[in-house]
Amino acid sequence: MSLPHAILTALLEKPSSGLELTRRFDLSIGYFWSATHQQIYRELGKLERAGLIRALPSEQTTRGQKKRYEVLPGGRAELSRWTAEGQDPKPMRDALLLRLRAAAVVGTDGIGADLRRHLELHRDRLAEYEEIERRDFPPGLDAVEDRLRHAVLRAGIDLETFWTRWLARTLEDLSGDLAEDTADLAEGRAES
Amino acid sequence: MSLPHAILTALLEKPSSGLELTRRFDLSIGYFWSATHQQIYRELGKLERAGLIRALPSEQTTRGQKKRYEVLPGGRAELSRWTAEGQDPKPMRDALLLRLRAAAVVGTDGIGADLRRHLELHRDRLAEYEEIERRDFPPGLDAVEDRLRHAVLRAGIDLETFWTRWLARTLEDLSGDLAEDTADLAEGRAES
DNA sequence: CTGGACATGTAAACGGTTACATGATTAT
DNA sequence: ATAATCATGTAACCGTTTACATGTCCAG
Repeated sequence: MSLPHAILTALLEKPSSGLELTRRFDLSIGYFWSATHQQIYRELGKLERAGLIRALPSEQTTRGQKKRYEVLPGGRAELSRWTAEGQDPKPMRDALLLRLRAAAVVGTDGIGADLRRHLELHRDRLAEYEEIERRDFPPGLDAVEDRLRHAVLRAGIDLETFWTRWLARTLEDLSGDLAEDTADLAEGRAES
Repeated sequence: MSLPHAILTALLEKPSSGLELTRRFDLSIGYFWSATHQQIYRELGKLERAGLIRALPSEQTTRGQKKRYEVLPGGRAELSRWTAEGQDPKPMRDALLLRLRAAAVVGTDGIGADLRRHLELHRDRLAEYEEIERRDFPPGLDAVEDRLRHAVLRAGIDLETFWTRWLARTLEDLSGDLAEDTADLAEGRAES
């Protein structure tokens, strides 16, 4: 159960409305904890009922109108509690690895194209992270908070680096076995 | 929707009962797609009703008795279809990174201990994978299926390598800021 | 005053998790 | 006989996903 704590963190960084939170999740927090707007609205409701956050007094309450939330002392305490408490890492789930394993049984059709697609996506994501690092983390930033945020970003960078390297190597490794690709190409040419 | 395909792959590798599948998920497939026995029984029921697998004719049907399944042609076709079709990678979800980000707002209490715990777990997992590589992938294995399975294992090894390195570096990086650890130690000594 | 973007919300379906129930098999 | 273990299954709950509904605000 981490979504409420992701929201509390985001709200402590800056009081926001539901949609604003959704956008911020798409940009930064969502890089390692994604959420849709429905999840966020539902959770905001729960957090408010639990007395951990409240709508800023000035905001209206009717549907369709902006409602900005801020964290109450109880919410900060709950986030502290959760942050300090250890949690076991959840087992990973990666459909691409599963597909590779299935391909060992039913054949590699389509695998090459998908590996290349993933490689591109991870390269783009990596470039994006490196840009953020250049922009937001100039050398000489020493505060603990900066070091923590930088460590998180570095995890993203290292992870994407791992994926791009592994995908490139795997493509090379299987290059001889993925004959379907040139076949696709020839077919595409013939049809166009 | 990958669980049914994980099960089809496992059953093609070897016809099995529900519990046997559960154990095999704990050992190998579960390294990148975990599942509990309840998920597996429910999914076996669905797959059987859909005509993609069937219980081996010899097996009994009463409760509490072993029931071994095999994949039918339709099941193999469905797995082929799913394997060939591309899928977007799901956004990652990592609670540890979320906690680090929360720690930047509410303080680093407890973070050091948890980082060390994760480091140990990932080191163990890495050693386990390297042992499997030594045992199951001697040099000179050339069949496509071996190369595919080896690529999957290598992804696991590289991922755990990434985590151990990142955790070690992050601990070093924050060593000055995680004063709570020595405090914990002193407290522990005083109380014992 | 209308259409489009913004903003919040409801509902249903699905998958994963946890707790528990029940039957069969085996060793003592 | 009985307890432990193996094996299958039911049920309730929770979080996530998807589709849709509704209201507000602003530009043309």
